[in-house]
Amino acid sequence: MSTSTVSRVISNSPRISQKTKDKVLKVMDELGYYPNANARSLAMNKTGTIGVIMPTTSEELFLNPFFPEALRGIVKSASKANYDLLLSTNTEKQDELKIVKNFIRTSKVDGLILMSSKIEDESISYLRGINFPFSLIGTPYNFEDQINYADNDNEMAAYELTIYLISIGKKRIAMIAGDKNLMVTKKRVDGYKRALLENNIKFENELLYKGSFDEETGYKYGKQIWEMKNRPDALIVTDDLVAFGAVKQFQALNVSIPDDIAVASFNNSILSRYSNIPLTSVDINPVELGRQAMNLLIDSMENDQKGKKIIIPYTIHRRKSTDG
Amino acid sequence: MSTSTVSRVISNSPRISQKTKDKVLKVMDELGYYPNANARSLAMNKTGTIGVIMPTTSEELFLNPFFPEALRGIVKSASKANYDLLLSTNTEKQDELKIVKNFIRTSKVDGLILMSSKIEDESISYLRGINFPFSLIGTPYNFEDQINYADNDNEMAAYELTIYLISIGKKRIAMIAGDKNLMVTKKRVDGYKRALLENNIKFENELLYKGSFDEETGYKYGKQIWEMKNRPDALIVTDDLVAFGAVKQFQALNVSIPDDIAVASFNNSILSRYSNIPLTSVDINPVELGRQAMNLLIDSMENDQKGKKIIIPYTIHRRKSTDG
DNA sequence: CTGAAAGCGCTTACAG
DNA sequence: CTGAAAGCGCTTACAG
Repeated sequence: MSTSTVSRVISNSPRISQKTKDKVLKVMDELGYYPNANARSLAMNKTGTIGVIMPTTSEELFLNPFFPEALRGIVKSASKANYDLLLSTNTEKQDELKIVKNFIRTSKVDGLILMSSKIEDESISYLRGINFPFSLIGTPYNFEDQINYADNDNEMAAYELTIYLISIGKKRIAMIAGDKNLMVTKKRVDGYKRALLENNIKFENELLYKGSFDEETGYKYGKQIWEMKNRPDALIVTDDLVAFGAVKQFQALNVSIPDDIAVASFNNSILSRYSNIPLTSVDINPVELGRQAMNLLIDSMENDQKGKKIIIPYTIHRRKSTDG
Repeated sequence: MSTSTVSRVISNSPRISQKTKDKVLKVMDELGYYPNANARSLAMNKTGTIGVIMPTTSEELFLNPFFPEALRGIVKSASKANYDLLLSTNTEKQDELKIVKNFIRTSKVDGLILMSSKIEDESISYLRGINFPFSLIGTPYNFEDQINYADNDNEMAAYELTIYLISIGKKRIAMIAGDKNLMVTKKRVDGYKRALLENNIKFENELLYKGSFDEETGYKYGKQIWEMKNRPDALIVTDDLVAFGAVKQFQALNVSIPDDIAVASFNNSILSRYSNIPLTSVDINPVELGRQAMNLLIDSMENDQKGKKIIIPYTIHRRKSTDG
């Protein structure tokens, strides 16, 4: 009963007799033996670990319920397929690419999952360049047909939301979008513009605000929006938390929602249901986004699958803030 | 320039000339060389990785904003000290102890952080038994003086909250606590009982409800509470989400809050501020809990520090639900 | 100050 | 079906 035999039993090699297997397994159990994962990884040149690349600052990271929710989906699928998860612990200083490179070059992970996609994303370029397995939550800027990704149809979601606001009589619709380098921002702005165009409403750049995903952003822009000479009568916001900031501002200014201004947003966080003015919001199903992105990654690692996309359906929940 | 020399440069051995160091570093940079982490871990018998043990079901995991927030604190401190984070990906079947054992026996982690403590916690017993570095978010059931942990004074928080409700004229205070096996539940119930005792209010077991941390729990018990022959006029809930469930039920039943029944809860989630009835809630500062628990773990790993506790202050935010 | 050698604990052709 | 041997890529006494 050599070390080779034990190793073969662990990997369940078909060339070992059942009798030996049973014997070895019994002894392993008695001794509480577990193979050393590092030695294993070194010999096999794989780790069974997946790196999860979270957005840069851990500060803003968990403010948005999207990330924990998506992480939940990732955990779900990883656990089923028996992969471990290594979390990126980005400090402000390090950029994402640095962490990606570090995880890969030190052989800590077999694959990576990126939780957001940027326009001209250098992490994606790098990963494509070295042909390292990864998948994306979000839509890639280019080479869509060569990348595995899970996303909503954000263009369509924003389009529908805009159409809906027009259908309830709104004429002048402002938008607070997120970081302009994010693909999700681009897609949603595209959809918003398309809806305006189709309804012969001219797109005005001064109605488009961009900022970070926090309450203050909404609060700040809410004021600016209300103080415009030519006031908007509706507002689309890229995240509930930001929308809350705006709503808070409007309430402080005694603006009536949705009569003076209707508000619709994204993420359908629990907040949007329970807020003093329940918010119309798009449920993007983040758990499912995470789960499918993980599945795609596994597909990429185990079957060299590439260029597969999964579109997760969204749901618009109409509530008080648009008189829904 | 042998492999030993390179290795010594990487570990910044003092016995290498500055000249050689510079030369090696330059070449490493040119070649984009990174040492293989698995080989390193194998040779050095340590990984630079910390295992984060999250509550059993990933389902309930992220419903409560406590966990992502605490994780944020953990990430913060780990990143500063240059540790990687390995996430436990518990499926329903596996119990926590199994994962703890697996992480340790396969040498995947140098230390563990437990995100909750149970009464008679078998993971804690195991870790103590084999003398493996770990720290706890929460208070241990026993051997307090031998375990590193970060927690709030939950007994005092519940005590204060109860005293506060009594001070606004409430006489019959019910409580919805969490899982009865959790230390946090025990502590809060203790504080609640102490406040009653001091005010000559008899503790009644039928006013104490226990359940899981979700909205349904609150909704269900809200009904039961309102249908009691001898109705409570106040309710303490162990989590905002559960409290919302109860509030929702009370609203459905046309019960006036806080006049008919006052509601106070824990976690001060963003929800509690923005709800249609803003909730009085205790901010337990989860980010800081995570950060300090991680610091304690590092202390334990690097300096063999043990039995150190850090108590994180809480803050009670008084809002509409108690007429605050 | 630096190199040759052994060792960390596995896996996997190779041989039988 | 099973064992002896080499190799995975590092680190670290040991020797010089």
